Amino acid sequence: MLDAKHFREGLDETAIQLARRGFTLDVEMLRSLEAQRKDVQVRTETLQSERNSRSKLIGQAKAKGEDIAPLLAEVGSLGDQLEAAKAELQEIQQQLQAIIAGIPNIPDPAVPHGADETENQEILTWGTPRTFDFEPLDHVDVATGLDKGLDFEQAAKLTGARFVVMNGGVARMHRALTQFMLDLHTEQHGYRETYVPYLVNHDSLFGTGQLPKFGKDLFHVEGESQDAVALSLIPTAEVPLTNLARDEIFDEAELPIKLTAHTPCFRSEAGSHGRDTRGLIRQHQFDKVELVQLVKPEDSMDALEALTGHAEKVLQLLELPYRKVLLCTGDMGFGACKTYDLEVWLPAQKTYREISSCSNMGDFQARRMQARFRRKGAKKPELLHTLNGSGLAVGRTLVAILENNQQADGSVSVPKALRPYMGGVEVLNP
RNA sequence: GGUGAGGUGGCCGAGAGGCUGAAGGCGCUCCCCUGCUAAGGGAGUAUAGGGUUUGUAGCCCUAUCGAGGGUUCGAAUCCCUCCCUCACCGCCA
Repeated sequence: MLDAKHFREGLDETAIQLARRGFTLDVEMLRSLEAQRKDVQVRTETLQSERNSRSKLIGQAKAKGEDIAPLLAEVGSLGDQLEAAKAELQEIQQQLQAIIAGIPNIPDPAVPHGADETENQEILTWGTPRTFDFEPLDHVDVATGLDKGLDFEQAAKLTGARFVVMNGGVARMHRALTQFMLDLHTEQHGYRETYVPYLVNHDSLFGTGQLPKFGKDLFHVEGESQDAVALSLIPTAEVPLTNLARDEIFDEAELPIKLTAHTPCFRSEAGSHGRDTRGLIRQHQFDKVELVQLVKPEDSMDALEALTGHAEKVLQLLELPYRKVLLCTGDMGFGACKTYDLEVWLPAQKTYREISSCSNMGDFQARRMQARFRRKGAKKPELLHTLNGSGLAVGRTLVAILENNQQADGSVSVPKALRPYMGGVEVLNP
């Protein structure tokens, strides 16, 4: 959510900045709603003030044993007027709120202008895609050869499309990857390991920006009663981790706060029917190790570089070739002001595929969540900045290893860094 | 699942329709006193929104006592719904 200042002063400038990312701001609508809001709010608060002072007089008169009736008559229609004004104000504020809650973050000036992913900027490539002396299989075929390491038929029976059952060495490697990632981030990168709920309430989803706009991308759980709080499965650990800061005021000395968690993630993938239907790339349920940082505003851009580096380190230690891409304005997520994607090389697709997305949200989420800190000696709390990134998506990491490390005999070599987590196993054999 | 007790400021804890944005205490900040330390005296100490303003200063207004509704001229206080916490019982990984 943007600072309301953006809509009171400098509305045109805000519209220009949002247009960079392909968002059209209805300037006239906002301007007129703002004018109405101001007018009605002043009127409402004046009436309220009037009512308060008169009610006080009634109280005082009553205490002295005086006759209240004339005072009550004076109050007369005040209540009705107030009620009408309040209703009007609420109506306007709801309209304004609905619009403002749906406006994306303003891109950082360093973000290149562009309409979609074709205009993203490659920052670097790491490693060299291996040349195969045989035709590499895709991960589904590789894993199927490893004692049905991935079984989509069984998953379809149990649940449906876009789910998977893993078996044997592949399942173990999947588990090993999460342990490896968590240990790396906690022991080398200074993150605190955190375990969080996989179901969250709507306040949390609003806080990180999934609601109100992107509810169709989530799985919602039916409550016991209509009045009960509605819960949804997390689409990423970013939601619970970042919301830990909701309604909190931290001491400056507590920052930065760096958290990591391994969770499953659940996404409905509404709107991506037919895309990546084969294999593990796009599932309704997948595991991810998430990195979240809560920092002071002046530190957030450096923190983004560091956080992205932490995710890169995973790929480097696993010896997976990747490239780092700076997303253009048109390809960034709703709440981000700057985002790097990490894309891993997949030999079967002969292309780089996203395996991590690392974003600086600026104060966008913090404002929605009222996540703040207080500088030493300062009176007023300030919004902090939030960042998050995948470090990494576990399923896609597994895909990358299966494809990049496959050998002509159908076996898959286990990356050296992973072997301690696999009981020393060096190769997964058919 | 059952029964009971509760949710008030950074924390503890009063208040049970008007004089309460909220007593008292603790903590914290500043000042005074004080060989050091300890003790003592005084002042201050929530958040959000709005108006005014050159101003993140000041002043004024509004809201907030778990959340949302309701009753009332007026609600922390009364009524309803929900959420959460604690205790005991049952059940359970």
